[in-house]
Amino acid sequence: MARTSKARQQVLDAAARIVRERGAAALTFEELATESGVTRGGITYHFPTKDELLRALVDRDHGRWSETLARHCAAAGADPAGPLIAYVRTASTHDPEHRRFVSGMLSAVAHQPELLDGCRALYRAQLPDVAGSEARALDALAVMLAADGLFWMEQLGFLELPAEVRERLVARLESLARAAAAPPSEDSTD
Amino acid sequence: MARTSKARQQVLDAAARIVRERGAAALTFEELATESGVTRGGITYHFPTKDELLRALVDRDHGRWSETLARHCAAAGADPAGPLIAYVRTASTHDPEHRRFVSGMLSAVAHQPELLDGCRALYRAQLPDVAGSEARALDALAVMLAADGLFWMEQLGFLELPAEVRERLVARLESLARAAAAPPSEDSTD
DNA sequence: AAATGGATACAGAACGTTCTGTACAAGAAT
DNA sequence: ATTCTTGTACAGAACGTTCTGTATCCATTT
Repeated sequence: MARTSKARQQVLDAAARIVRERGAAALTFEELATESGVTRGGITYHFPTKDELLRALVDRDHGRWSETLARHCAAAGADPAGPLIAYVRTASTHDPEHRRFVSGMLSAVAHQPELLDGCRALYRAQLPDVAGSEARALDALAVMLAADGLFWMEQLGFLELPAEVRERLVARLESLARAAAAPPSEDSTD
Repeated sequence: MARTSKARQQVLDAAARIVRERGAAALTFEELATESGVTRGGITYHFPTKDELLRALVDRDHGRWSETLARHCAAAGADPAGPLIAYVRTASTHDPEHRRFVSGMLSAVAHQPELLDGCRALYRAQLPDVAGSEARALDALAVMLAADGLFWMEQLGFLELPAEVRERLVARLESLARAAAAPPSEDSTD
């Protein structure tokens, strides 16, 4: 089963396009055939079952997300708050198309949660160590969650910020990230 | 069309149960018939189309959520950070069943976003005024978003905190909410 | 008061469509 | 010529909707 077949790439590209433009419900084999130019026979040859198609889609996007995060991490250099800021920047990237894709994929694989295990591992690797419940660790976690919340609330159409306000919010989150990563001053609450 | 019919209530209850226990994909008329005890004819009498069923489900839950939020608001009294803390408490309430219901409904109505307009209005009414991009307003928004992020990341299985850490996180969010609502001290960043 | 007509509320079966998975034949490539 | 790839057709199942039938209740009429 050639991993680099041209038809296979076309199918994956078309699948991603369908998901982000028309949602996961529109991702049927027939739509996929007309959209990709590959016939159903070719599609089922490369992806015998729909699960495998979804798996390949998740893997592809997981890989890209991981690369983006790594790029932002590298750009942050040795900044102690680097990883957290990189996460904020990655998650808050204002890309409605990609957001729709992520949201569509999540509802597509809602009944096969194990497909997201790789993504979960990647996410958890970004989490600060909150075992001790130090205030600064909790703040770092809160910043991560705020970035996640921004992503989802915008995706759901619940939040629509003017561009400049949005930029200031992200900047504020980065500032909070830096504060949470600052050298311990031991003046935490309780 | 009686709004208070017994069969109608049974159908709605069964629908909510199905969505939160088995997801939106399991919400079919047949499953609904066996689960509610009302036959398909009775179901289609009260809900001629599936859209209307979903609309009724959203309305019902929207009403309940609104009530919960109002209760938390009332409990917060005249606290200047009251509404924000009430939102944090409402959103961060650890109720996996209701979370699954919300998540399932969102994927069920993914293709009729207008069904959520009521929920959007309710959400936006909770938003702090960020028009001026003051640091404190941005902090208040960040707290809201962190509560939202907590909700979604837990729902997606990406985040699983030990109970005591989770409690401290929520407490920390409330503390940040209070700080964001504190009388202006004009020592903000930039 | 009894009878009647119609609207309301529900039951049960069936239809047409859509989707996934599979089978099989034909063409291209090595 | 054998293997890889694609095209076509179909089976089986599931889903939303529609259709017809039936029982119950209330208002009106006689």
